[in-house]
Amino acid sequence: MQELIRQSSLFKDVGSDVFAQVLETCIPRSVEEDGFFFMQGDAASHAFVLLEGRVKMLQITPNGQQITLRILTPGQTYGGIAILNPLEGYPATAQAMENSTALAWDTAHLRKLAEMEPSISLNAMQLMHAYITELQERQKALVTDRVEQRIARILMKLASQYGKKVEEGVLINFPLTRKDIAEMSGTTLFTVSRTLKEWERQGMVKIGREKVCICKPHGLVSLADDLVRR
Amino acid sequence: MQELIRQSSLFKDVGSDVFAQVLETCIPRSVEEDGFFFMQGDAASHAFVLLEGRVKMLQITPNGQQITLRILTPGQTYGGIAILNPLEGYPATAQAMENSTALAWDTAHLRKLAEMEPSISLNAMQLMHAYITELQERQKALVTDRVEQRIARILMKLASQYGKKVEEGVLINFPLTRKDIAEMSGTTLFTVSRTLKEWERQGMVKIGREKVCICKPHGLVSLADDLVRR
DNA sequence: TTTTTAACTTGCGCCAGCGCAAAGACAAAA
DNA sequence: TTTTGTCTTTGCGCTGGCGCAAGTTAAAAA
Repeated sequence: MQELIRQSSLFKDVGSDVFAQVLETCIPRSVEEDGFFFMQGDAASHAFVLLEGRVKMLQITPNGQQITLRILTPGQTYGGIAILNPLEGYPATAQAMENSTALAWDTAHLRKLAEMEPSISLNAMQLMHAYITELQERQKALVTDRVEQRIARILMKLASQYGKKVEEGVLINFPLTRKDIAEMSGTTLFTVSRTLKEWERQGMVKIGREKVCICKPHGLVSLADDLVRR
Repeated sequence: MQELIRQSSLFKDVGSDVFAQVLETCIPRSVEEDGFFFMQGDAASHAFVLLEGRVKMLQITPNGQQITLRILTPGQTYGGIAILNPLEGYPATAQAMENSTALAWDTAHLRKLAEMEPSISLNAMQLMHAYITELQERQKALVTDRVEQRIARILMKLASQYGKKVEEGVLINFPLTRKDIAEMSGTTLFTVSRTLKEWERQGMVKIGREKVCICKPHGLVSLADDLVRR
C-alpha cells in the first residue's frame, strides 16, 4: 500500500521525512459498488488516491443524461482540487464501479504538506495539466470526428489502460456496457451497438455482453485516425 | 502596468518583497495581429500575463480545422503550464487577434518565485482548475446541447466578458466574424449565419458585419437553458 | 428449473445540421 | 470612383446519427 502511494501521481518524489507525514495524515475511505466518493458541486474537502477498485468520474446534465469523463485505476489521484480553497466545488462526481478503497487527505493537511514539499504542488499541477490535455483532445474529437472515430478512440484507450492479451486479441478486462461506451464517446447506446456489430462483421472486434475484445487493433487505429472510411 | 500584474490571476496576493522580484524577472513580449505567442506542442518555456490586446487560444486539427478555446483580455494569464517541466508542450496555440503586449516569465524564474511564495502555485492551480471547469462545461454542451443552444451560450459569455451597453441592447465590443463564433461553438459559419438571421427576425439580436448586439438577453438565456424550443 | 432482470439488437422514420456553390453586401485600398 | 478582398447570406440536397419500439439473449435470482 505504501508502495502504491509512493508511486501515486500526487506523492511521487516526496522525501521520506515528509512522506511519513503523508502516511500519518491520510484517512482510509471505502465505498461500495455504485456508491459515491463525492458528487459534483460538493465542497472539495478531500483529495483521494485510489487503492483498489475502479472509480468513474462523471457529470450529470440537468436533464439526467450522464457523461463519463474518465475511469480511474489504483494509484491514480482524484479530487486533487481539494488542495485549493475548499469552497470550490468538485467539478465532477466520483462513483465507484465496484467496491473500492481509497486514501483521503483534507485541504488543511494537503496545504501543510505542499508547503513542506513543493513537489506536491508540482505533481498536482502535472495532474491537472494532463487532465486539461485530455479534455482538449476530447473536445477536439467531439467537434471534428465522426461518432465512429470517437468510439474507436475510446476503445483503443481503454485497451491500452485495461487491455489483457487473450488468444483472439486484446480484451478490455472489465464489464463494459454499450451504455458506458456511449457515455464516454458522446453518443447513444444504439449507435454504439450498431457500430460494434458492424465491426464484428468485419472481424475487427469480438463482442459479448459487457465485453469487447479487439482483434485487429490496427484496423481500429486506422478508423480513429480517419485513414479509412467505411 | 504594475497594477495589472498585481491583479493578475497568477500573481495576486503576492507579498510586496517577492512581487519586486516578479517585476524584475519578467520579459516584455509584443506580437502583432495574427502573430503567435506560442504554438501548440512548443516546449512550454514561458508563462504570460497579457497587458494589452486580445489573444485567442486555439487548437488546429490534423485536417486544418480550427477550434477556439477561449479569448483572453488584459490581466489574464496564459501558458501557465510553463511552471511545470518545460518538456511539456503547450496544450494549445496562442494567437494575437490584434497587436498585443504581454509579460513573460520563464520556467526557472517561475519555480523560484513559486518556492518563495506558495500562493503563486495555488494561483496557478486555481487557474487550471477554472479552466478545467470551463472545458468540462463545454464538453457537456457539445454532447448534450443542440447547436442553437451552444451558440446562445457563447454569445452570452462573450457579452458578459466584452459586453457594452448601447441603446439597442448589449453589443459585443470587438469584431467577431461568423467563423469565429462557429469555431467557438463547434459548428460551421453557415449554421451560425442562419441561426443569427433567424434570431434577428425574432428581434432577439441585431447583427452586422463582424458585429453582434443582443437585444433580448433573456430570450437567449431561455434558449441556452433549453427552456424553449423554436 | 423457471422467472426475472438487465443488456443488447434491429428495423424504421425522421430531421438537425453539414457541405457546396453562387450571389450579395461591406470596407478598405487604389 | 472603382476595384479588390473578405465577410455574409441563402437555396438545395443529402446523410449521419438519434429516438423509439419491439424483440432477443444472457446472466442472475428464485
